[in-house]
Amino acid sequence: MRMPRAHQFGSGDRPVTINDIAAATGVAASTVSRALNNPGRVNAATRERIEAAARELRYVPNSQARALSSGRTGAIAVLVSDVTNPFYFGVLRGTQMQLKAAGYAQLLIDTEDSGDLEVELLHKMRRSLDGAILAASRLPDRSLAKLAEDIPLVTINRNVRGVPSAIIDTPAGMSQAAEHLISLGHRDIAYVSGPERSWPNEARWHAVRAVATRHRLTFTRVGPFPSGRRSGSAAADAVLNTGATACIVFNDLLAIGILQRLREREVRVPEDLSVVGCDDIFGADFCHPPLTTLTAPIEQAGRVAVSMLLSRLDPAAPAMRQSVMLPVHLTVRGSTGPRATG
Amino acid sequence: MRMPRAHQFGSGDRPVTINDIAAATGVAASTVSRALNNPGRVNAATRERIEAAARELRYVPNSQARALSSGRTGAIAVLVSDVTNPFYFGVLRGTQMQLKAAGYAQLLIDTEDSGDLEVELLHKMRRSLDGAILAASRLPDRSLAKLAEDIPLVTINRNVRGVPSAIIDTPAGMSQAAEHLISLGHRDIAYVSGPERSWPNEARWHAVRAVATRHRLTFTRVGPFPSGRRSGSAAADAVLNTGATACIVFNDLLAIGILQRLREREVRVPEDLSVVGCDDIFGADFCHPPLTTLTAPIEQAGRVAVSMLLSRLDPAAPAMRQSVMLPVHLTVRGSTGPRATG
DNA sequence: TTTGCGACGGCAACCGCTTGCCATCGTTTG
DNA sequence: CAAACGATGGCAAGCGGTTGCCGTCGCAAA
Repeated sequence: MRMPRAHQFGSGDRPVTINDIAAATGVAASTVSRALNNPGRVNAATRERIEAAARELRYVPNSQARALSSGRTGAIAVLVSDVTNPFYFGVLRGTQMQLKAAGYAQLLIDTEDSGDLEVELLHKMRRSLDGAILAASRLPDRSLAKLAEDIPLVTINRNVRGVPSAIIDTPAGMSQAAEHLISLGHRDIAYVSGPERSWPNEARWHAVRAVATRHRLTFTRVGPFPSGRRSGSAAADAVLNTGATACIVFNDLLAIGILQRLREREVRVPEDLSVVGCDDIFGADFCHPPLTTLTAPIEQAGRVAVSMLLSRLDPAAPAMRQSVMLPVHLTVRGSTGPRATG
Repeated sequence: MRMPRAHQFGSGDRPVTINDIAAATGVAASTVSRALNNPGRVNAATRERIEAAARELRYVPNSQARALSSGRTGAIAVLVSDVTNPFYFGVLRGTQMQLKAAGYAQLLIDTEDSGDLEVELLHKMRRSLDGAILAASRLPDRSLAKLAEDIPLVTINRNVRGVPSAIIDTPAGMSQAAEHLISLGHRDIAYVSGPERSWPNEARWHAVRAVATRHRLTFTRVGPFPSGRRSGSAAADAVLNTGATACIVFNDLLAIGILQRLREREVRVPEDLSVVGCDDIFGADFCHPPLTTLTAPIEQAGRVAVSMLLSRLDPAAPAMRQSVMLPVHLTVRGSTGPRATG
C-alpha cells in the first residue's frame, strides 16, 4: 500500500482525493466512492480497507465535486427577512443545531424584507442548494407554490397549499391574550399591525377580531407598521389616539419599541395602558416593565422545519405531515394589569 | 441563433449552461467563459452578443462547477461561538451586507464555544470556502496562525501575529468606564470575567487593571463566568461578596443577567451597586435600569472584517493593513450612579 | 513584400466525484 | 450439468466550468 503522506495543516500539499485512496488500496476510484457512500454495494472487507485508508489519509470529500456530479450540495439556505430581528435568533439556533447534526451546511440569507430579492437570490442559488427554509417569506402564495416546485422548500409561519410548513400557532394564543385583557376589565383594545404583507400579521389580526366578536366587543386596528423597534414611536402614538386601555402588538420587537415611547411620553404601563406582545423574544423578559407575551417555541420551529425538509430530501423517508402546528402559551409579566377605573 | 427556450420556474427543464450560450451564439464554450469572467480577453462585440444571449437565456452560473475547476467557491464562512449571543447579530448584519454586495454567500457556523469543533469544521469545509471570519475564536495563537496558512482568515476581536483582524478597542474604552466610576466616587470596583479562554476578556481585564494601578486602587476580579445571561446569578452574587460598590462586566449579556439577579435580591442599581457593561448589544438600552456600557461598532467590525478578507482574496488588490482598530465610547445610562455615602 | 506581433477564439485537458453499464465469478436452481 | 443469478468491482462518460496552449488573421514595422 503506497501511502502518500497524510495531509497536515499548513503543509501546502495537494488535498487527498478518492484516487489517492484507490491507489493506496488497489481498487478503482469508483469502488472507493461506493464504499464511502453506498455501503452494501461493496464487499464488507474491501469497504473496511477503504475506510481505513480514508481515515489514515485524512480524506475529506470535496463537496463541490460531489455536488457537481450528484446534484446534492449538502447546503440548506435559511432565509430571514432581517437578520437583526431577534425572533430569528431562535429560528437560527434551531436550524443550526439540526442541520449540523445532519451534516448540512447552513447558508444564511437576508432577504431585506423584499419578495423580489427573495425570488432572485433563491433562483440564483437554486443549483447550490439542496433546499431552503423560508422563515418569513414575503412572497405571494402563487409565487411560493411555484418556487416550491423548483426547489424543496419548507416555510415557517406561512401556510401555502402544497408547501410543507412549521407554523407557530400564535393565532390560537390570541384568544388567551385577549381573554386575559378582557378579564382584567379592558374593553377598548387595539391591535397593532405589523408589516403589511406579513402572513402571520394577518392571521393574528383575524384571530384577535374573532375573539372580539365573540365577546361582542370591537377591537381597533392600527398600523401597519414595519416590524422593528423604531416603529414603536408611531405605533404607541397611534394606540394612544384610539383611546384604548390595552393593546396587543404584532410582535415583541414592536412592543418593546412601544414601551420605550410610552416611557418617553410618561404613559404608565400597565396602569394607563396594558401591552401584550407576541413571540417572547430575547429581551421580552427584561425590558421595563417585563412584557406579557405569547411565548412561541421559536427554536423548535427551526428544528421542526429542518426535519421536515430533510425527510423530504430523503427519498427513503416515510411520508410526513404537510404542516406542523406548534402551540404557544401566554406568559404574563408586568406589562398588563387591571384597567384603570376612572 | 438557435435559442433553447428560456428557463422558467417550475418548468422541469435542464438549467442553462455555457454550452447553451455557446451554441446560441456560435462560439466555443471557452469563449463564453472568458467573455463572462475575463472581459477584455475577448472582443467587445462578441462579448456583447454572448452577454445578450446569457441574459436572454437567463443563464445562472453553476457555482459548484466553477468552484471545482477554479478553486474559488464564492462562499465565506462566519464562525461565531454561539448564535444566540446578540453580539453576533451585529457582526452578522455587517458581514451579511458586505458579502452580499460582493456576491459572496455567507455560511454561518456555530462553534459552540469549542476550539476543537472550530478546527474540525474549518478543516472539513476548507475546500468549500474562499475564506473565513472568526468572530470569536477559542483557538490558541499557534493553531490560529497555522490555520491561517491554510485558508484565508480574518479575526474579529482577536489579535494574532500574521492574521489580519478587526479589533474593537474595548480595552481603550475601559479607562473611560473606570474613570466614570471613579469620578462617581467608587473606590471598590470589581471586574466580572467572561469565559476563560476569551481573548477580549483578558484584554479587558488587563486594561482595567492598568487603570486601577494608575489611580492607586485595587480592582477585584471575579469569575470566570461563561458568557450568557444564565451566569448572571452567580456573577452577581460573587460581586456582592467582594463588597464592591461598582462593577465592570465582561459583556452586556452577562451584565443584563447580573441586573436580573440583583433585582431578585433587591439590590438597587445604581444606588447599591453600579454596573457597566461592554458592547452595547440589543437590549442594553431597554433593560432595567438601562445599562451604562461601552458602545462598540459591532456591525462595522463585521463589515471591516469582510472587506479585509475580500481584498486579501483579490490578488490585484492593494496591500492592506494587517489590523484595524475600531474605537468604542462610553454610553452612560441608568445603571451607574454616585457611590452611596454611608 | 516579408516578418513580427498582438488580439481573438478554439481545442482539450482537467477539477474530484458519481453512476449506468458491463465483465467476472462463485453459487443456486431447474 | 447447464443456465440463471446475485454479489462485486472496473470502465468510462459525464457534471459545468476554467485555463494553458496553439492557430489564425490583420496590421504595423522593417
